[in-house]
Amino acid sequence: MNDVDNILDFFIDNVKKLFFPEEWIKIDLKFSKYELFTMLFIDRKSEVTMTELVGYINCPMSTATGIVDRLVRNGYVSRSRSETDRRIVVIKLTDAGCKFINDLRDTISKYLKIILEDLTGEEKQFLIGIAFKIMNKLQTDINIMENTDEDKTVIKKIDIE
Amino acid sequence: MNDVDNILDFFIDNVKKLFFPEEWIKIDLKFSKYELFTMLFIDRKSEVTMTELVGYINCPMSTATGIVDRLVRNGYVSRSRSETDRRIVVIKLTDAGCKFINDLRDTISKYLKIILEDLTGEEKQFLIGIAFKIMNKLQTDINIMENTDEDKTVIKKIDIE
DNA sequence: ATAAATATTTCGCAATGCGTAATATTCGCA
DNA sequence: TGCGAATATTACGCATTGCGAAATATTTAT
Repeated sequence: MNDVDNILDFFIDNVKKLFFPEEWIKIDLKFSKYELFTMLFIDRKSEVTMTELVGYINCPMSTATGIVDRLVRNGYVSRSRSETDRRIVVIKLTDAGCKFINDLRDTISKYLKIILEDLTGEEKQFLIGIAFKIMNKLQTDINIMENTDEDKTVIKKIDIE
Repeated sequence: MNDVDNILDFFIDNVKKLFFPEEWIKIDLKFSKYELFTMLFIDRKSEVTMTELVGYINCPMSTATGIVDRLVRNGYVSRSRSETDRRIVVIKLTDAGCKFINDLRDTISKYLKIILEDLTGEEKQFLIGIAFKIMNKLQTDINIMENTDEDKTVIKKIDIE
């Protein structure tokens, strides 16, 4: 109970670092979160259809079109029609897109190394063990929660004028 | 080296959960990141000036005005002039604002409990120890890096038309 | 051959973030 | 005390992003 509160406070105090990385990492991100995760997804899959993209970033198709429009316009993503089915658009990372993702990975990796350099090999293994344990937990119990029609915390903007 | 890559992949695979919480948490967030961190900041400090807010979320003052405008309009934040110095605007959370933050903390806490319930006491202590170790690390080594005029990863949108 | 289904784009709009200019108040100095 | 400089914040105009509805092109089913 008290441990959870401590961890919650720590989480809230530090999660800001993820949302505002420019404040502590030497990195200048000019992409929206949708654009960023789009490129990460393409990097992982190599070739992605718009429908797959929508399934991954979970936004309307028209939004996905806008996202890809911008990435194509700025040279990070290329777009072509599938020859198998001409309704399907295939999107890939350009050289510039690959470079951006590689640079991003290098930058994050650099900071991870600094963070981890004082840990012993045993501590690292332990940490990875905990990480995978948590990841498995996320895969299973959260899905169970989603399948029960539980009380839903709904926060909506209330226009008072 | 190989450990860092494993952790990097794990990080990239899972960081999406933070940026798209609605996909796995029963929570409907209608606030921009600036609005959210504004409320978290006010919650921690109770009373905040606009200048303090700008210092925390690190955005232009005009942007801060817009953010507070919206939060005030929607009833989560109140705004008043300091009697000591009438240039100064004091912003506080309303009852609705406090309720939102408390509900948010409860929700995150609920998920943290699920995530942590399978961890042994030793693992929890280790995780907390690592967390504080990392936090100290971030305070010191990152600051050292910032003070050296190192190679800066600058990613900018390139308009190709 | 045609209607239905599928994949994606276009269009119009609201909301958000930001640079510049403006406004109100306080401070410093002659 | 008065006035210019400094401070704190808002107003204004604009570019960008996300999204719902409609439109377009292609494929599938009958």
